[in-house]
Amino acid sequence: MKLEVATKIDSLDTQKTIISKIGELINFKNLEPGDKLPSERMLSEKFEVTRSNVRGAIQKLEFYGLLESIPQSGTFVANIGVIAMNGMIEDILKLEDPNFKSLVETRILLELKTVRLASLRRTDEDLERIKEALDAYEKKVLKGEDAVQEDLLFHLAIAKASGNSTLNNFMLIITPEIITNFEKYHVCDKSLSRQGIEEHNAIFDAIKKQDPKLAKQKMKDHFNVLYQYCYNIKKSS
Amino acid sequence: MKLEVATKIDSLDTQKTIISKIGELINFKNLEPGDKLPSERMLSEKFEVTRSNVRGAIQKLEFYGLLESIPQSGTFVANIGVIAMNGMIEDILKLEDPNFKSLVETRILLELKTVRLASLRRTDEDLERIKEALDAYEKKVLKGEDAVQEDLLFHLAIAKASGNSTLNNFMLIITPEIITNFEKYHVCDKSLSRQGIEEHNAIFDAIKKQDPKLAKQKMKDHFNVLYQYCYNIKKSS
DNA sequence: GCTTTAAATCTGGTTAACCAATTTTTAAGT
DNA sequence: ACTTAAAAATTGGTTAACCAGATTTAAAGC
Repeated sequence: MKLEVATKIDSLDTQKTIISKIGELINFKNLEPGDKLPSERMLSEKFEVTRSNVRGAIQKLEFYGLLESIPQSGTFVANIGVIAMNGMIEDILKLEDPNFKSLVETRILLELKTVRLASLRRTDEDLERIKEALDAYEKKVLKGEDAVQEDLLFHLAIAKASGNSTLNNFMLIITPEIITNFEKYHVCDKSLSRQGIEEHNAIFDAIKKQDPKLAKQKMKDHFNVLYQYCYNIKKSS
Repeated sequence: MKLEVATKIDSLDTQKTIISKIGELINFKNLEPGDKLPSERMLSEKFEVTRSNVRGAIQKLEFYGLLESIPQSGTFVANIGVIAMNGMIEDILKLEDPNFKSLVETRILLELKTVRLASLRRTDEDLERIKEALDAYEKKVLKGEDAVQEDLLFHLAIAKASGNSTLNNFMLIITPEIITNFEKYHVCDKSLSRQGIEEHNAIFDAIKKQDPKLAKQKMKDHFNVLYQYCYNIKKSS
Protein backbone atom coordinates (compact mmCIF):
# COMPACT_ATOMS: atom_id res chain seq x y z
CA MET A 1 0.00 0.00 0.00
CA LYS A 2 2.79 2.37 0.91
CA LEU A 3 4.61 1.67 -2.33
CA GLU A 4 1.46 2.11 -4.37
CA VAL A 5 0.92 5.57 -2.94
CA ALA A 6 4.57 6.41 -3.45
CA THR A 7 4.50 5.50 -7.13
CA LYS A 8 1.31 7.47 -7.67
CA ILE A 9 2.93 10.52 -6.11
CA ASP A 10 6.06 9.98 -8.19
CA SER A 11 3.94 9.80 -11.29
CA LEU A 12 2.20 13.05 -10.37
CA ASP A 13 5.55 14.66 -9.70
CA THR A 14 6.94 13.84 -13.13
CA GLN A 15 3.67 15.09 -14.62
CA LYS A 16 4.10 18.40 -12.84
CA THR A 17 7.67 18.65 -14.09
CA ILE A 18 6.53 18.05 -17.65
CA ILE A 19 3.74 20.62 -17.36
CA SER A 20 6.28 23.11 -16.13
CA LYS A 21 8.63 22.32 -19.01
CA ILE A 22 5.83 22.66 -21.55
CA GLY A 23 5.16 26.09 -20.07
CA GLU A 24 8.82 27.07 -20.44
CA LEU A 25 8.81 25.81 -24.01
CA ILE A 26 5.80 27.96 -24.91
CA ASN A 27 7.64 30.93 -23.44
CA PHE A 28 10.93 30.16 -25.11
CA LYS A 29 9.40 29.58 -28.52
CA ASN A 30 7.00 32.48 -28.07
CA LEU A 31 4.07 30.33 -29.10
CA GLU A 32 0.91 32.34 -29.72
CA PRO A 33 -2.71 31.11 -29.53
CA GLY A 34 -3.33 28.57 -32.27
CA ASP A 35 0.35 27.65 -32.70
CA LYS A 36 1.33 24.01 -32.77
CA LEU A 37 3.29 22.36 -30.02
CA PRO A 38 6.11 19.94 -30.93
CA SER A 39 4.81 16.40 -31.32
CA GLU A 40 4.37 14.13 -28.33
CA ARG A 41 7.27 11.99 -29.53
CA MET A 42 9.63 14.94 -29.77
CA LEU A 43 8.60 16.23 -26.36
CA SER A 44 9.11 12.82 -24.77
CA GLU A 45 12.60 12.69 -26.24
CA LYS A 46 13.43 16.28 -25.33
CA PHE A 47 12.22 15.88 -21.73
CA GLU A 48 13.61 12.34 -21.47
CA VAL A 49 10.32 10.83 -20.33
CA THR A 50 7.93 8.34 -21.86
CA ARG A 51 5.31 9.42 -24.34
CA SER A 52 2.61 8.32 -21.90
CA ASN A 53 3.88 10.83 -19.38
CA VAL A 54 3.79 13.58 -22.00
CA ARG A 55 0.26 12.58 -22.93
CA GLY A 56 -0.81 12.73 -19.30
CA ALA A 57 0.56 16.23 -18.89
CA ILE A 58 -1.09 17.40 -22.11
CA GLN A 59 -4.41 15.92 -21.03
CA LYS A 60 -4.28 17.83 -17.77
CA LEU A 61 -3.54 21.08 -19.59
CA GLU A 62 -6.37 20.22 -21.97
CA PHE A 63 -8.72 19.80 -19.01
CA TYR A 64 -7.88 23.31 -17.85
CA GLY A 65 -8.45 24.60 -21.38
CA LEU A 66 -4.85 25.60 -22.08
CA LEU A 67 -4.14 23.14 -24.90
CA GLU A 68 -6.17 21.32 -27.48
CA SER A 69 -5.19 18.06 -29.18
CA ILE A 70 -6.52 17.36 -32.63
CA PRO A 71 -6.14 13.77 -33.85
CA GLN A 72 -3.68 13.17 -36.67
CA SER A 73 -2.73 16.80 -36.62
CA GLY A 74 -1.13 18.04 -33.43
CA THR A 75 -1.54 19.76 -30.08
CA PHE A 76 -2.30 23.46 -30.19
CA VAL A 77 -2.16 26.23 -27.62
CA ALA A 78 -5.63 27.55 -26.82
CA ASN A 79 -6.87 31.08 -27.38
CA ILE A 80 -4.81 32.30 -24.47
CA GLY A 81 -1.64 34.32 -24.78
CA VAL A 82 1.74 33.62 -23.24
CA ILE A 83 1.10 35.76 -20.19
CA ALA A 84 -2.15 34.10 -19.15
CA MET A 85 -0.62 30.73 -19.99
CA ASN A 86 2.29 31.32 -17.64
CA GLY A 87 0.09 32.55 -14.84
CA MET A 88 -2.36 29.72 -15.11
CA ILE A 89 0.26 26.99 -15.34
CA GLU A 90 1.93 28.37 -12.25
CA ASP A 91 -1.41 28.41 -10.43
CA ILE A 92 -2.30 24.90 -11.54
CA LEU A 93 1.03 23.54 -10.32
CA LYS A 94 0.64 25.23 -6.94
CA LEU A 95 -2.98 24.18 -6.50
CA GLU A 96 -3.50 22.45 -3.17
CA ASP A 97 -5.77 19.48 -2.57
CA PRO A 98 -9.22 20.55 -1.40
CA ASN A 99 -9.77 20.21 2.33
CA PHE A 100 -13.05 19.70 4.12
CA LYS A 101 -13.40 23.33 5.11
CA SER A 102 -12.95 24.61 1.56
CA LEU A 103 -15.46 22.04 0.33
CA VAL A 104 -18.15 23.00 2.83
CA GLU A 105 -17.50 26.70 2.26
CA THR A 106 -17.84 26.24 -1.48
CA ARG A 107 -20.87 24.01 -1.19
CA ILE A 108 -22.78 26.57 0.84
CA LEU A 109 -21.89 29.29 -1.66
CA LEU A 110 -22.99 27.19 -4.63
CA GLU A 111 -26.22 26.03 -3.06
CA LEU A 112 -27.39 29.46 -1.94
CA LYS A 113 -27.18 30.30 -5.63
CA THR A 114 -28.61 27.10 -7.12
CA VAL A 115 -31.64 27.21 -4.83
CA ARG A 116 -32.34 30.79 -5.87
CA LEU A 117 -31.97 30.00 -9.56
CA ALA A 118 -34.01 26.82 -9.18
CA SER A 119 -36.90 28.75 -7.66
CA LEU A 120 -36.80 31.10 -10.65
CA ARG A 121 -36.24 28.62 -13.46
CA ARG A 122 -37.55 25.25 -12.32
CA THR A 123 -39.86 23.48 -14.73
CA ASP A 124 -42.70 21.28 -13.53
CA GLU A 125 -40.51 18.28 -14.31
CA ASP A 126 -37.73 19.69 -12.14
CA LEU A 127 -40.20 20.18 -9.32
CA GLU A 128 -41.35 16.60 -9.62
CA ARG A 129 -37.80 15.27 -9.49
CA ILE A 130 -37.06 17.36 -6.42
CA LYS A 131 -40.24 16.08 -4.80
CA GLU A 132 -39.23 12.48 -5.50
CA ALA A 133 -35.84 13.05 -3.88
CA LEU A 134 -37.55 14.70 -0.92
CA ASP A 135 -39.92 11.77 -0.44
CA ALA A 136 -37.10 9.24 -0.68
CA TYR A 137 -35.20 11.13 2.00
CA GLU A 138 -38.20 11.41 4.32
CA LYS A 139 -39.08 7.77 3.91
CA LYS A 140 -35.57 6.65 4.80
CA VAL A 141 -35.30 8.94 7.82
CA LEU A 142 -38.67 7.88 9.22
CA LYS A 143 -37.52 4.28 9.00
CA GLY A 144 -34.66 5.34 11.23
CA GLU A 145 -32.03 4.58 8.61
CA ASP A 146 -29.05 6.58 7.50
CA ALA A 147 -30.06 8.97 4.71
CA VAL A 148 -26.94 10.89 3.77
CA GLN A 149 -27.20 9.76 0.16
CA GLU A 150 -30.85 10.74 -0.22
CA ASP A 151 -30.05 14.04 1.45
CA LEU A 152 -27.46 14.95 -1.14
CA LEU A 153 -29.55 13.70 -4.04
CA PHE A 154 -32.17 16.21 -2.96
CA HIS A 155 -29.58 18.96 -3.15
CA LEU A 156 -28.32 17.71 -6.51
CA ALA A 157 -31.87 17.76 -7.87
CA ILE A 158 -32.01 21.44 -6.95
CA ALA A 159 -28.66 22.07 -8.64
CA LYS A 160 -30.00 20.46 -11.78
CA ALA A 161 -33.12 22.63 -11.66
CA SER A 162 -30.95 25.74 -11.49
CA GLY A 163 -30.53 25.51 -15.24
CA ASN A 164 -26.85 26.38 -14.90
CA SER A 165 -24.71 23.54 -16.19
CA THR A 166 -21.49 24.94 -14.71
CA LEU A 167 -22.95 25.16 -11.21
CA ASN A 168 -24.48 21.72 -11.66
CA ASN A 169 -21.13 20.30 -12.71
CA PHE A 170 -19.34 21.87 -9.76
CA MET A 171 -21.92 20.47 -7.36
CA LEU A 172 -21.39 17.01 -8.85
CA ILE A 173 -17.63 17.36 -8.41
CA ILE A 174 -17.73 18.21 -4.72
CA THR A 175 -20.64 16.00 -3.64
CA PRO A 176 -18.85 12.63 -3.28
CA GLU A 177 -16.11 14.09 -1.13
CA ILE A 178 -18.74 15.84 0.98
CA ILE A 179 -20.53 12.53 1.50
CA THR A 180 -17.29 10.76 2.42
CA ASN A 181 -16.42 13.40 5.00
CA PHE A 182 -19.95 13.45 6.39
CA GLU A 183 -19.84 9.73 6.97
CA LYS A 184 -16.31 9.94 8.30
CA TYR A 185 -17.30 12.48 10.95
CA HIS A 186 -20.80 11.08 11.40
CA VAL A 187 -22.46 14.32 10.42
CA CYS A 188 -26.17 13.98 9.76
CA ASP A 189 -27.02 11.61 12.55
CA LYS A 190 -30.63 10.71 13.18
CA SER A 191 -31.57 13.69 15.33
CA LEU A 192 -30.29 16.04 12.65
CA SER A 193 -32.10 14.07 9.99
CA ARG A 194 -35.48 14.57 11.68
CA GLN A 195 -34.98 18.29 11.60
CA GLY A 196 -33.69 17.96 8.06
CA ILE A 197 -37.08 16.77 6.83
CA GLU A 198 -38.78 19.98 7.87
CA GLU A 199 -35.99 22.09 6.45
CA HIS A 200 -36.06 20.24 3.15
CA ASN A 201 -39.82 20.68 2.99
CA ALA A 202 -39.48 24.40 3.57
CA ILE A 203 -36.93 24.66 0.76
CA PHE A 204 -39.14 22.64 -1.54
CA ASP A 205 -42.18 24.81 -0.82
CA ALA A 206 -40.21 27.97 -1.58
CA ILE A 207 -39.04 26.54 -4.90
CA LYS A 208 -42.58 25.47 -5.68
CA LYS A 209 -43.85 28.96 -4.89
CA GLN A 210 -41.05 30.36 -7.04
CA ASP A 211 -39.97 32.63 -4.22
CA PRO A 212 -36.17 33.09 -4.60
CA LYS A 213 -35.68 35.11 -1.43
CA LEU A 214 -37.52 32.62 0.73
CA ALA A 215 -35.76 29.71 -0.94
CA LYS A 216 -32.37 31.20 -0.22
CA GLN A 217 -33.32 31.95 3.38
CA LYS A 218 -34.57 28.42 3.99
CA MET A 219 -31.40 26.99 2.51
CA LYS A 220 -29.41 29.29 4.76
CA ASP A 221 -31.32 28.02 7.80
CA HIS A 222 -30.65 24.47 6.67
CA PHE A 223 -26.93 25.09 6.39
CA ASN A 224 -26.75 27.00 9.64
CA VAL A 225 -27.21 23.85 11.68
CA LEU A 226 -24.90 21.90 9.44
CA TYR A 227 -22.17 24.47 9.51
CA GLN A 228 -22.22 24.67 13.30
CA TYR A 229 -21.96 20.91 13.37
CA CYS A 230 -19.05 20.78 10.95
CA TYR A 231 -17.25 23.58 12.70
CA ASN A 232 -17.41 21.76 16.04
CA ILE A 233 -16.05 18.63 14.43
CA LYS A 234 -13.22 20.51 12.85
CA LYS A 235 -12.18 22.07 16.13
CA SER A 236 -12.17 18.78 17.98
CA SER A 237 -10.36 16.85 15.24
CA MET B 1 -12.39 18.19 -39.74
CA LYS B 2 -15.94 16.91 -39.86
CA LEU B 3 -14.81 13.33 -39.51
CA GLU B 4 -12.50 14.17 -36.66
CA VAL B 5 -15.33 15.69 -34.68
CA ALA B 6 -17.55 12.76 -35.52
CA THR B 7 -15.08 10.24 -34.14
CA LYS B 8 -14.60 12.25 -30.98
CA ILE B 9 -18.36 12.35 -30.46
CA ASP B 10 -18.59 8.65 -31.19
CA SER B 11 -15.89 7.98 -28.65
CA LEU B 12 -17.72 10.04 -26.04
CA ASP B 13 -20.94 8.23 -26.88
CA THR B 14 -19.47 4.79 -26.28
CA GLN B 15 -17.95 6.10 -23.07
CA LYS B 16 -21.37 7.26 -21.90
CA THR B 17 -22.82 3.87 -22.77
CA ILE B 18 -20.14 2.13 -20.75
CA ILE B 19 -20.64 4.46 -17.78
CA SER B 20 -24.32 3.67 -17.90
CA LYS B 21 -23.64 -0.06 -18.03
CA ILE B 22 -21.24 0.13 -15.12
CA GLY B 23 -24.01 1.85 -13.19
CA GLU B 24 -26.45 -0.93 -14.05
CA LEU B 25 -23.88 -3.51 -13.02
CA ILE B 26 -23.41 -1.91 -9.62
CA ASN B 27 -27.18 -2.00 -9.19
CA PHE B 28 -27.58 -5.55 -10.40
CA LYS B 29 -24.78 -6.92 -8.26
CA ASN B 30 -25.80 -4.72 -5.33
CA LEU B 31 -22.25 -3.50 -4.88
CA GLU B 32 -21.72 -1.60 -1.65
CA PRO B 33 -19.04 1.01 -0.87
CA GLY B 34 -15.63 -0.64 -0.91
CA ASP B 35 -16.70 -3.57 -3.06
CA LYS B 36 -14.61 -4.53 -6.03
CA LEU B 37 -15.75 -4.06 -9.61
CA PRO B 38 -15.06 -6.83 -12.15
CA SER B 39 -11.68 -6.40 -13.80
CA GLU B 40 -11.24 -4.10 -16.78
CA ARG B 41 -10.68 -7.10 -19.01
CA MET B 42 -13.90 -8.78 -17.94
CA LEU B 43 -15.87 -5.57 -18.37
CA SER B 44 -14.46 -4.99 -21.84
CA GLU B 45 -15.50 -8.51 -22.80
CA LYS B 46 -18.92 -8.24 -21.18
CA PHE B 47 -19.69 -4.88 -22.79
CA GLU B 48 -18.03 -5.89 -26.07
CA VAL B 49 -15.76 -2.84 -26.17
CA THR B 50 -12.00 -2.36 -25.96
CA ARG B 51 -10.25 -2.22 -22.63
CA SER B 52 -9.18 1.34 -23.43
CA ASN B 53 -12.82 2.38 -23.60
CA VAL B 54 -13.51 0.75 -20.25
CA ARG B 55 -10.50 2.54 -18.77
CA GLY B 56 -11.73 5.87 -20.09
CA ALA B 57 -15.14 5.37 -18.52
CA ILE B 58 -13.60 4.32 -15.21
CA GLN B 59 -11.31 7.36 -15.24
CA LYS B 60 -14.27 9.67 -15.70
CA LEU B 61 -16.11 8.05 -12.81
CA GLU B 62 -12.90 8.32 -10.80
CA PHE B 63 -12.77 12.05 -11.55
CA TYR B 64 -16.26 12.45 -10.12
CA GLY B 65 -15.20 10.46 -7.07
CA LEU B 66 -17.47 7.47 -7.70
CA LEU B 67 -14.78 4.84 -8.27
CA GLU B 68 -11.21 4.33 -7.18
CA SER B 69 -8.63 2.26 -9.02
CA ILE B 70 -5.83 0.69 -7.06
CA PRO B 71 -2.92 -0.68 -9.09
CA GLN B 72 -2.51 -4.44 -9.20
CA SER B 73 -5.59 -4.83 -7.09
CA GLY B 74 -8.79 -3.61 -8.69
CA THR B 75 -11.33 -0.86 -9.09
CA PHE B 76 -13.51 -0.18 -6.09
CA VAL B 77 -16.75 1.71 -5.58
CA ALA B 78 -16.23 4.79 -3.44
CA ASN B 79 -17.82 5.47 -0.08
CA ILE B 80 -21.13 6.13 -1.76
CA GLY B 81 -24.08 3.78 -1.68
CA VAL B 82 -26.06 2.44 -4.59
CA ILE B 83 -28.68 5.16 -4.41
CA ALA B 84 -26.29 8.10 -4.59
CA MET B 85 -24.31 6.24 -7.23
CA ASN B 86 -27.38 5.88 -9.45
CA GLY B 87 -28.40 9.46 -9.02
CA MET B 88 -24.97 10.85 -9.69
CA ILE B 89 -24.29 8.70 -12.74
CA GLU B 90 -27.61 9.77 -14.20
CA ASP B 91 -26.75 13.41 -13.55
CA ILE B 92 -23.26 13.07 -15.01
CA LEU B 93 -24.61 11.51 -18.19
CA LYS B 94 -27.20 14.25 -18.62
CA LEU B 95 -24.77 17.06 -17.87
CA GLU B 96 -24.87 19.70 -20.60
CA ASP B 97 -21.86 21.57 -21.92
CA PRO B 98 -21.37 24.90 -20.16
CA ASN B 99 -22.62 27.89 -22.13
CA PHE B 100 -21.38 31.46 -21.88
CA LYS B 101 -24.25 32.59 -19.68
CA SER B 102 -23.71 29.85 -17.11
CA LEU B 103 -19.99 30.61 -17.08
CA VAL B 104 -20.46 34.33 -16.45
CA GLU B 105 -23.15 33.67 -13.86
CA THR B 106 -20.88 31.25 -12.03
CA ARG B 107 -17.85 33.48 -12.32
CA ILE B 108 -19.64 36.39 -10.69
CA LEU B 109 -20.85 34.16 -7.88
CA LEU B 110 -17.38 32.74 -7.26
CA GLU B 111 -15.61 36.08 -7.38
CA LEU B 112 -17.97 37.87 -5.01
CA LYS B 113 -16.92 35.17 -2.56
CA THR B 114 -13.20 34.97 -3.33
CA VAL B 115 -12.78 38.74 -3.03
CA ARG B 116 -14.48 38.68 0.36
CA LEU B 117 -12.34 35.79 1.59
CA ALA B 118 -9.21 37.35 0.11
CA SER B 119 -9.80 40.56 2.05
CA LEU B 120 -10.09 38.51 5.23
CA ARG B 121 -7.30 36.02 4.71
CA ARG B 122 -4.76 37.57 2.35
CA THR B 123 -1.17 37.43 3.49
CA ASP B 124 1.33 40.16 2.65
CA GLU B 125 2.66 37.90 -0.07
CA ASP B 126 -0.80 37.54 -1.55
CA LEU B 127 -1.20 41.29 -1.54
CA GLU B 128 2.09 41.71 -3.34
CA ARG B 129 1.11 39.22 -6.02
CA ILE B 130 -2.22 40.95 -6.54
CA LYS B 131 -0.42 44.29 -6.80
CA GLU B 132 1.94 42.90 -9.42
CA ALA B 133 -0.99 41.65 -11.49
CA LEU B 134 -2.67 45.02 -11.09
CA ASP B 135 0.42 46.90 -12.28
CA ALA B 136 0.85 44.59 -15.27
CA TYR B 137 -2.75 45.23 -16.26
CA GLU B 138 -2.49 49.01 -15.86
CA LYS B 139 0.76 49.16 -17.81
CA LYS B 140 -0.71 47.23 -20.71
CA VAL B 141 -3.91 49.29 -20.84
CA LEU B 142 -2.06 52.61 -20.73
CA LYS B 143 0.00 51.44 -23.68
CA GLY B 144 -3.31 51.05 -25.48
CA GLU B 145 -2.87 47.31 -25.87
CA ASP B 146 -5.33 44.50 -25.29
CA ALA B 147 -5.19 43.39 -21.65
CA VAL B 148 -7.73 40.61 -21.29
CA GLN B 149 -5.08 38.19 -20.05
CA GLU B 150 -3.69 40.56 -17.44
CA ASP B 151 -7.24 41.35 -16.37
CA LEU B 152 -8.01 37.73 -15.58
CA LEU B 153 -4.66 37.10 -13.94
CA PHE B 154 -5.58 39.85 -11.49
CA HIS B 155 -8.79 38.03 -10.70
CA LEU B 156 -6.98 34.70 -10.39
CA ALA B 157 -4.52 36.27 -7.96
CA ILE B 158 -7.49 37.21 -5.79
CA ALA B 159 -8.89 33.68 -6.05
CA LYS B 160 -5.55 32.35 -4.88
CA ALA B 161 -5.53 34.76 -1.93
CA SER B 162 -8.95 33.48 -0.87
CA GLY B 163 -7.22 30.54 0.78
CA ASN B 164 -9.92 28.22 -0.55
CA SER B 165 -8.40 25.63 -2.88
CA THR B 166 -11.78 24.46 -4.19
CA LEU B 167 -12.84 27.96 -5.20
CA ASN B 168 -9.38 28.57 -6.66
CA ASN B 169 -9.63 25.39 -8.69
CA PHE B 170 -13.09 26.27 -10.00
CA MET B 171 -11.87 29.71 -11.03
CA LEU B 172 -9.00 28.11 -12.93
CA ILE B 173 -11.41 25.76 -14.69
CA ILE B 174 -13.72 28.47 -16.02
CA THR B 175 -11.14 31.18 -16.77
CA PRO B 176 -9.85 29.98 -20.16
CA GLU B 177 -13.34 29.64 -21.58
CA ILE B 178 -14.19 33.09 -20.22
CA ILE B 179 -11.16 34.55 -21.98
CA THR B 180 -12.03 32.80 -25.22
CA ASN B 181 -15.57 34.14 -25.15
CA PHE B 182 -14.43 37.63 -24.20
CA GLU B 183 -12.13 37.75 -27.17
CA LYS B 184 -14.74 36.21 -29.40
CA TYR B 185 -17.28 38.90 -28.55
CA HIS B 186 -14.67 41.64 -28.11
CA VAL B 187 -15.65 42.29 -24.53
CA CYS B 188 -13.15 44.44 -22.64
CA ASP B 189 -12.34 46.91 -25.39
CA LYS B 190 -10.13 49.84 -24.63
CA SER B 191 -12.78 52.18 -23.25
CA LEU B 192 -13.84 49.51 -20.77
CA SER B 193 -10.22 48.82 -19.87
CA ARG B 194 -9.60 52.43 -18.82
CA GLN B 195 -12.48 52.21 -16.42
CA GLY B 196 -11.25 48.79 -15.39
CA ILE B 197 -8.06 50.26 -13.96
CA GLU B 198 -9.94 52.37 -11.47
CA GLU B 199 -12.22 49.50 -10.53
CA HIS B 200 -9.30 47.13 -10.04
CA ASN B 201 -7.58 49.70 -7.89
CA ALA B 202 -10.67 50.06 -5.73
CA ILE B 203 -10.85 46.29 -5.27
CA PHE B 204 -7.18 46.12 -4.42
CA ASP B 205 -7.48 48.90 -1.84
CA ALA B 206 -10.37 47.14 -0.14
CA ILE B 207 -8.41 43.89 0.05
CA LYS B 208 -5.43 45.81 1.37
CA LYS B 209 -7.60 47.45 4.02
CA GLN B 210 -9.05 44.01 4.82
CA ASP B 211 -12.56 45.35 4.40
CA PRO B 212 -14.69 42.43 3.14
CA LYS B 213 -17.89 44.42 2.63
CA LEU B 214 -16.17 47.11 0.62
CA ALA B 215 -14.24 44.53 -1.37
CA LYS B 216 -17.41 42.71 -2.32
CA GLN B 217 -19.15 45.96 -3.26
CA LYS B 218 -16.29 47.09 -5.45
CA MET B 219 -16.21 43.74 -7.19
CA LYS B 220 -19.96 44.03 -7.72
CA ASP B 221 -19.49 47.45 -9.30
CA HIS B 222 -16.79 46.00 -11.51
CA PHE B 223 -19.04 43.19 -12.70
CA ASN B 224 -22.01 45.46 -13.18
CA VAL B 225 -20.48 47.07 -16.23
CA LEU B 226 -19.24 43.74 -17.50
CA TYR B 227 -22.54 41.99 -17.06
CA GLN B 228 -24.44 44.71 -18.92
CA TYR B 229 -21.94 44.39 -21.71
CA CYS B 230 -22.21 40.61 -21.90
CA TYR B 231 -25.97 40.74 -21.73
CA ASN B 232 -26.14 43.11 -24.69
CA ILE B 233 -23.85 40.85 -26.68
CA LYS B 234 -25.96 37.83 -25.91
CA LYS B 235 -29.14 39.54 -27.07
CA SER B 236 -27.60 40.66 -30.33
CA SER B 237 -25.93 37.35 -31.12
C1' DG C 1 6.81 28.66 -63.49
C1' DC C 2 2.46 26.91 -61.99
C1' DT C 3 -0.91 23.36 -60.89
C1' DT C 4 -2.03 18.82 -59.90
C1' DT C 5 -1.18 14.48 -58.22
C1' DA C 6 0.96 10.91 -55.80
C1' DA C 7 4.06 9.22 -52.52
C1' DA C 8 6.38 9.71 -48.22
C1' DT C 9 6.29 11.45 -43.64
C1' DC C 10 4.31 12.96 -39.45
C1' DT C 11 0.39 13.35 -36.28
C1' DG C 12 -2.50 11.94 -32.06
C1' DG C 13 -5.05 7.82 -30.97
C1' DT C 14 -5.46 2.81 -30.23
C1' DT C 15 -4.14 -1.79 -29.11
C1' DA C 16 -1.97 -6.11 -27.88
C1' DA C 17 1.74 -7.63 -25.33
C1' DC C 18 4.24 -6.97 -21.28
C1' DC C 19 5.23 -5.54 -16.22
C1' DA C 20 5.30 -5.58 -11.36
C1' DA C 21 2.59 -6.04 -7.48
C1' DT C 22 -1.25 -8.30 -5.50
C1' DT C 23 -4.35 -11.93 -4.58
C1' DT C 24 -5.74 -16.49 -4.78
C1' DT C 25 -4.82 -21.22 -5.05
C1' DT C 26 -2.13 -25.16 -4.15
C1' DA C 27 0.73 -28.01 -1.66
C1' DA C 28 4.01 -29.07 1.67
C1' DG C 29 5.31 -29.45 6.55
C1' DT C 30 4.16 -30.31 11.29
C1' DA D 1 -6.57 -29.77 10.89
C1' DC D 2 -3.79 -25.85 10.85
C1' DT D 3 0.08 -23.01 9.42
C1' DT D 4 3.29 -21.72 6.25
C1' DA D 5 5.29 -21.22 1.93
C1' DA D 6 5.54 -21.17 -2.76
C1' DA D 7 3.59 -21.06 -7.22
C1' DA D 8 -0.05 -19.83 -10.30
C1' DA D 9 -3.45 -16.57 -11.74
C1' DT D 10 -5.27 -11.93 -11.66
C1' DT D 11 -4.93 -7.04 -11.26
C1' DG D 12 -4.34 -1.99 -13.03
C1' DG D 13 -0.56 0.33 -15.30
C1' DT D 14 2.86 0.86 -19.03
C1' DT D 15 4.86 0.51 -23.47
C1' DA D 16 6.20 -0.37 -28.19
C1' DA D 17 4.13 -1.27 -32.35
C1' DC D 18 0.49 -0.16 -35.23
C1' DC D 19 -3.51 2.68 -37.37
C1' DA D 20 -5.93 6.05 -40.04
C1' DG D 21 -6.11 10.53 -41.20
C1' DA D 22 -3.59 14.90 -42.00
C1' DT D 23 0.38 17.24 -43.67
C1' DT D 24 4.33 17.90 -46.16
C1' DT D 25 7.29 16.90 -49.85
C1' DA D 26 8.41 15.39 -54.51
C1' DA D 27 7.50 14.93 -58.97
C1' DA D 28 5.00 14.85 -63.04
C1' DG D 29 2.34 17.27 -66.58
C1' DC D 30 1.50 21.20 -69.11
